[in-house]
Amino acid sequence: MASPPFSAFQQAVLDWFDLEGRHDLPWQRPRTPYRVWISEVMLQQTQVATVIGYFERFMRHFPRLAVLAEADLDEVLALWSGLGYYSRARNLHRTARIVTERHAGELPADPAVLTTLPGIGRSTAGAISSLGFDRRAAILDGNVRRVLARCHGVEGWPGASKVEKELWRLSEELTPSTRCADYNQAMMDLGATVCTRSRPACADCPLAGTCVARRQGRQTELPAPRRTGPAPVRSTLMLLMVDPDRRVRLQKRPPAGIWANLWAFPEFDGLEELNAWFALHGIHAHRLEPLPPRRHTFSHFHLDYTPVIVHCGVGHTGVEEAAQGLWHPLGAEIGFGVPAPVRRLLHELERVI
DNA sequence: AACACGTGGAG
DNA sequence: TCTCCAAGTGT
Repeated sequence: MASPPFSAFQQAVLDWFDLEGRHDLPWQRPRTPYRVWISEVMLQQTQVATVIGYFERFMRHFPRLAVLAEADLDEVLALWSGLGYYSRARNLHRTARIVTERHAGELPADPAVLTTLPGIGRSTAGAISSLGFDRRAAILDGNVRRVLARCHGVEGWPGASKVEKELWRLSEELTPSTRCADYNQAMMDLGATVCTRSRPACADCPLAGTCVARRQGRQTELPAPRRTGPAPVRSTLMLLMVDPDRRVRLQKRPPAGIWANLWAFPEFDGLEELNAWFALHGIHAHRLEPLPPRRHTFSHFHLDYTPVIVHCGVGHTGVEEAAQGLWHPLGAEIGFGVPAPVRRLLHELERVI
């Protein structure tokens, strides 16, 4: 058997992978296109350790694409709660239905076709095509970006289109046609376990000999971080309305914007707005209990929120008309999507009320 | 091009 | 406490 024509770079990466790569991640056994797709989407901007539990739970509920396509969006969002970037869940659901209707229930193998599907961009398409279908396709996730930027001394912030273009060019050029799945997995493993953001383990790196950043002692300077000012702060009041039956008021958030399609507490800018809302709906609120304010940090701003517990009577029909809402019994299973702070507050309420 | 879009961990 | 950012995509 002739040895495939790997470059020294590719050979070093593959040899390292055979010994030190990760071969036992949940989505690698078995490694099917469906499981690769779900895992890749979950892993967007999310670390492996966080994803594992979500992935296994998701697979128990939706073992096949057809099952996911038939599910309600609320079920999908319930299993996504806490993972963040909830448009990923909505797009997963949409894509499952599109694949069912237009692709005979099978994910396409061609990256160009994959990228037409909601939630699948260039890198995820490359991952599905290579890992799921064993095709030659390049990827450029945060790991590959870091390894390539350091190894080849690519200057500049990778968010800049010129830098990104150069990194994609490198990735395409270096991706082998044989053992492409192993190579891509190797590059991600290398970035995740050796060529880490801080304190990279260059002593264990198969590419240390040719790494430009290492030669220049600039491992932690590449890739260049993007400069940002302090994140803006928004503040809000979260109304934790509890009725005599220990049920809590939740309302469905609009289909666009932060926490889209999730269920959350009614929010108000301040006490004035809160009282005006009570008056509007004829709610007699008593025992107003503000809790200490907390901060929830998003990718692009901080949210300082003050939970306010309000005990109220039953039968606020005016509230029902105001927005799509429900009364959630404390302690009951949550069969829909909720933002992380809402989940935390629900558990907190359970103990306090 | 620039920004919206979550969350948790690291330093 | 605060910033950065991790298997990015959509607009």
